Amino acid sequence: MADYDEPIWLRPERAATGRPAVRSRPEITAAALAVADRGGLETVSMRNVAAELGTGGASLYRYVSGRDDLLDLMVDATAADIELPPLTGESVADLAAVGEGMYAVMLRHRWLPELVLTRPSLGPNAVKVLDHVLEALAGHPGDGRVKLEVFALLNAVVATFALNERAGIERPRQAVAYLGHVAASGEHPRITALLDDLAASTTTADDRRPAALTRILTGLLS
Amino acid sequence: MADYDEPIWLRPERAATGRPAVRSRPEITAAALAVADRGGLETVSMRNVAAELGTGGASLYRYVSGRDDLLDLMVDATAADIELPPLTGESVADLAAVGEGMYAVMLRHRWLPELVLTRPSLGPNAVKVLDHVLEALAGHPGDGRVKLEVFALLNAVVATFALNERAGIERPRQAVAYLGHVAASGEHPRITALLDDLAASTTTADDRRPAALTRILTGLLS
DNA sequence: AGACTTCGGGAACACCGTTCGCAAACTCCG
DNA sequence: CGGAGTTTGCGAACGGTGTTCCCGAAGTCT
Repeated sequence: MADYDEPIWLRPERAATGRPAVRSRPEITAAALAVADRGGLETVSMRNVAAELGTGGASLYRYVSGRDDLLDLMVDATAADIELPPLTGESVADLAAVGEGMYAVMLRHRWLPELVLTRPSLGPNAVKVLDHVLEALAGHPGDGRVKLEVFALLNAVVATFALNERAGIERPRQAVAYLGHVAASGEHPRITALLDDLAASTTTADDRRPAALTRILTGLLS
Repeated sequence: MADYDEPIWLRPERAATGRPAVRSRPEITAAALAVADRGGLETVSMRNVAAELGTGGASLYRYVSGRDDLLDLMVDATAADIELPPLTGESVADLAAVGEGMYAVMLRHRWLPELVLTRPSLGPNAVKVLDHVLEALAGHPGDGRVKLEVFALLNAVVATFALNERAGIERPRQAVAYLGHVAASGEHPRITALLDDLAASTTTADDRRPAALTRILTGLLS
């Protein structure tokens, strides 16, 4: 009889009457974060999170209507850690700063980019970030749809950077091995040249991100 | 004893000796595509795909080393359908055209954006697209890393558009219900204004995508 | 024709999300 | 103070998942 089509943020956390709950929603969120940080997203199972709390697996369903709710809680919890520096009046710089704040959080939680990319959700903490972004865009012409679009793309682009940084570490031999094979075959000379170019470059891709983000935002707001 | 760290594209499809295989890798890929198109990504299980082929579930492991391989095959199969129009010499326009081709394919396979975003992989068909993109970028200064970055971001941005179009249909009440609550609470006046603005706008977001894509690419290449 | 190798797939294992049902624990009211 | 009412904790179970094992069948090669 619960309100299943309402987001978790609108469902009351505890009942006023009856046996009081031992744990709280933030406690469960923290346990899920701990499991994810330790073993990755795929280890965030109901039973694992419950074990982290020292409870039985079925108890979680008293706090959360399913695994999806748990993931929403996790994402929004990380949004609280995004640093929102004071605005300077320069929209692009201010948005880029938010993006860097998101990136920093995503580095701390390597499972986060995947979640941000595939299940856009807005909880109370994410709303605060959105509000900040809207303030940065206050002087910008364009209706609400444009601004919402800027917010969504900022999220997605930053998550893509974070994900690729991770992929560069974890999926190295797979992609590079095949690209190397393609290059060696000579059928795609442009890709052969690309790999040569990559081998020759020395600097890391990390310091390219801020500039690229600024350019994307500049274009998007132009 | 198989070469597990090699990508599937480098593993031989069939053995030269022994009992010949009844099915082929493309046949299995087609079956997986059919299942995904019909029921979504989460219905692409080994047993479901096998059932689509009329075989036993364990047989698939003769063609594919696991579910991940299957997903890689699916993504690369769709890359073959991306239209690659002849180049005009205008980098931004040419890249935007590729992006629109990707978008068209993603509309045909609603499970594709999620896969593209979360597991970047390069198969033979994706390599052709990459080659085309490199050709479009031939006149552009910048080393290989920049061009690879452009390719990755083009993929991600287009997938984000495709995903959001889908989210706008499927996850409507959830997000809007909560945003409406936030707006009504009056604690975030900027979000209240945003929702008013959204309610007032009439045109669909669909015709905004090409222009936004062009602007992003322009900024990225500047 | 026999040795060899691969293929097909039933059975089983460990895990998953989720539901059910019930004892325990608490609040509220008479 | 005691019962009625309500919610919590959670063991057990259901159906589904990816994956591995194993073995008979079906080919190829010598």
